[in-house]
Amino acid sequence: MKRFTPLDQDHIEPHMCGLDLRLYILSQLPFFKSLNKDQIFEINKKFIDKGYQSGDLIYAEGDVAERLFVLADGSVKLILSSQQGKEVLLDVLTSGDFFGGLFPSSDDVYRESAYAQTPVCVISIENSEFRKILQEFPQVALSVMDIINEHLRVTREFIRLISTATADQRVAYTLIKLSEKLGEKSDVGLLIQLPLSREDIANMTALTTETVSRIMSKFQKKTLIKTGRQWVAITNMEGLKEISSHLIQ
Amino acid sequence: MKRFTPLDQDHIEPHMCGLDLRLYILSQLPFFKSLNKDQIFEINKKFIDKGYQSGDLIYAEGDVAERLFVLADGSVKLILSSQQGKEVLLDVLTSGDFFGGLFPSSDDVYRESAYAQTPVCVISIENSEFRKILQEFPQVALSVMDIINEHLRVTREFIRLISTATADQRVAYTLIKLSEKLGEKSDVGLLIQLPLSREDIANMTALTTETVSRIMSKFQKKTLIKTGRQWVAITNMEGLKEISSHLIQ
DNA sequence: CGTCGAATTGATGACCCTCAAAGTTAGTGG
DNA sequence: CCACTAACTTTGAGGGTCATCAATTCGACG
Repeated sequence: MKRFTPLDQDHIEPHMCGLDLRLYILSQLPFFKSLNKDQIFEINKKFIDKGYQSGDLIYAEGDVAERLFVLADGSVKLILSSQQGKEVLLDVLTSGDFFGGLFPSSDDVYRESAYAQTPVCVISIENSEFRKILQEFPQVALSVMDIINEHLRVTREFIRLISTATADQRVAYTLIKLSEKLGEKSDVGLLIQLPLSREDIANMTALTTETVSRIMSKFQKKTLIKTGRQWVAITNMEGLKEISSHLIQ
Repeated sequence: MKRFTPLDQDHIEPHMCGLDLRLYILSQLPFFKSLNKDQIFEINKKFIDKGYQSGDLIYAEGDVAERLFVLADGSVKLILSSQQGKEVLLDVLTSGDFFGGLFPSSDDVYRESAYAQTPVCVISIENSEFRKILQEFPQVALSVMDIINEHLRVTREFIRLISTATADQRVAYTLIKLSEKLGEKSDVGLLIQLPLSREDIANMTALTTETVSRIMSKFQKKTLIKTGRQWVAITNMEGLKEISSHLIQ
């Protein structure tokens, strides 16, 4: 049986990563909601935009963290790498998420690497310029603080997961969380709109590709999910939640 | 051979948890550094102080998060509990650390539980009052944001640890990090100034008490550490770093 | 159709958990 | 002051879960 990937694979055209998209994204950002049109317009001048192809490195762990990025379109993954090739996938970002440098000191470095997971458009601003904005508009600073605080909460929840859960639970939980962020109804079920390999899931759950493959085959046999090369769709959310059980707060 | 605990076990006297300590702590807080004496004095009026005995619950995960706490004296542990009694020890706090509620909405809940690990004095302020301060003083908001961001970094580093490291490496790394925060030179070595059980360390490393016990016995045989009931001292830091190796950035 | 990376499947075994029991220490009350 | 108790710690035996290594199979794309 031949099955095509059900993912949308629209490619970003160069013209999509430009002034119009920049202004639109900036005006939609939750932490700029308190600003008016003119203020956004002024801030926009400080941003530059840039496109990346799938797989491209946007910045590397250890580089001097000069810029703060905002994802305008596509998806980006944040990765910590250890020696011997082991990688930890910290987060998958979508449109509107910010990442990169947001440090008090200008000689600080990025703490993780960022890769384009699809073709993307990112806009970015100098770290010091962004901090000036935060100082000028306390409402913005508070919003950014709240977002980082929420990241901290999610990250701690993730520690609870890999500290206490079995492999089945980790995979089920991770698929549920991904579907909440990236899920789209489709004819194969609730499709996670992102090219996602077994290895990616393994790096998100502190498991190996082989183990993830075995678990997902099992889930598919139970008709909890439908899956193929680089894609997953959830067909029985209740069943998955039953497996991850208590871990959903 | 009888060996007494080498830990300082000064108890907080009730008089130590009062106005003087409150003003002193507030003026020393890194995120209030930008404020002058009068401003600190005004802010101080919004805070109340309270003492807790060792083991006391300060707040519980799920309670409505009405207050933000600042630890004035002693140490506090932050815990996530799962079903079947498994616990995750997220962090050990010391004087000057803040914890508890710092949320945009007033009906939010605490995301973890906080326990006094020693006799402690904490000062606290209403969540909404603290947010007013943040809005009034952007420098303070930026400092708080930076601190939370740093917490996020440390927490992600911790994920790298439990995702990729062996049991020996996890224990070695954890002891090193604890000694950086709580280490005091003593006649038994670099003593971690905190009552710390095998179970605590197990909950910090996603291991079991038995495994931690075995590892620490091994470390003691190698004269990397000296340890007893509820205390640990490092006698060979280089040896420990060698074990945790690459995990130290 | 051929190729390459992704995914699957199997066999083996290491590492750490579980369960159990004994040993140790600090604190308590007689 | 000492016996007693409860909690903490240690140690052992056995087993389970997941990692490792290796070999195919599958699927997308040129």
